[in-house]
Amino acid sequence: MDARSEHVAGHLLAWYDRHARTLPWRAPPGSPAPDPYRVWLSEVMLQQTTVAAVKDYFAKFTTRWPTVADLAAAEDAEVMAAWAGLGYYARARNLLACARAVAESGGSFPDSEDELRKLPGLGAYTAAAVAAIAFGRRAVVVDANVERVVARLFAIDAPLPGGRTEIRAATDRITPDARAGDFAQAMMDLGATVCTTRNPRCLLCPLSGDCTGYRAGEPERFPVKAPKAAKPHRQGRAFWIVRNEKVWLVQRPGKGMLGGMRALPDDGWSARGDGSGEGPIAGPWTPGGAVQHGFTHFTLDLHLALYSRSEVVSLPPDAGEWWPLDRLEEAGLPTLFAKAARLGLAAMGETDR
DNA sequence: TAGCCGTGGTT
DNA sequence: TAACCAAGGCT
Repeated sequence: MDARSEHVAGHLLAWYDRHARTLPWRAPPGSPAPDPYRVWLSEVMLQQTTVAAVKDYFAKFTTRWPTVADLAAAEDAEVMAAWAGLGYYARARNLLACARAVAESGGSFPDSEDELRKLPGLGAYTAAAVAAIAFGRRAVVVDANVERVVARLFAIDAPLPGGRTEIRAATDRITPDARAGDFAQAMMDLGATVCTTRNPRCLLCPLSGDCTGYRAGEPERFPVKAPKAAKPHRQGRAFWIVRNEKVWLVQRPGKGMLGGMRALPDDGWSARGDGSGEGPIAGPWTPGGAVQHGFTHFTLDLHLALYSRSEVVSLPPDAGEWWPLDRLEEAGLPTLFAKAARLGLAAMGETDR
């Protein structure tokens, strides 16, 4: 390691010793590594997700399933419902697959980056993070925080995503052999609290003396990113069908949008286009209001259609289930449908059922 | 490789 | 308000 890199790593670790955030899944700086199960669970939950959003889910999961064996033994539907609201539901499917793979092979997580990388749901980032944080292995841990810190530190001009190769090489250069987990978490804390996307607090930064972007007076210019395409707007309908204080819910296909989650029946809207307007039965339907919901690649206006006859002619039993209205919270609806269900319940309140 | 996949907070 | 974006992975 060259002198500048050693300087950077030393300053950063000293800063972390004083300013590390206290988080439920984290051990204090310099202390023994935490339970790999908790490290892994937190890292998966934190993929593209803020610390604030994760905290309650982490507490819920670790209370309900204290070990990886407990999680491996859980029912699919239980875990999907517990994940409801956190988003990116493929993570929950992979979480279960990973827990079961680990349980099958003796109940312990592998302690090397290469072996971790083979588990479902662990990509380059997560495998490196778990290897470093849970097992003290030197690994090059690069998430969006690290990308930002490193791009500024070295004033890397190459726009993302292509510039990742150069950023990764630079991160490798400054990563020390010792305290690998602390170093990775220090970089992420720095990115989250000091080297922020907008309005970085360079005057508080332990690396400002080494930072090329700061010296040039334009740290916020980095990392350079390719422009993003505009999000299309889509229209869709969801259907609120109630009988005997129960509402008709379906389970979405295992893959794709909101895959594997319980949902209200809908008319087939997607990122590619509007829905057909057609529901699972013929109607008649009454307008029940609309909600707007933003997904990664499009914005959806979801209009709720209320079934307005007292008797449902027929619904195929294997296509869904009648779910008690007073236990709707337990259904684990993703946020889009939870919003729509609120509309449905409100409409019933207005008509006094 | 680039498109797909949620959600909620910030500006 | 609308755009941006956060401890990414999969195909």
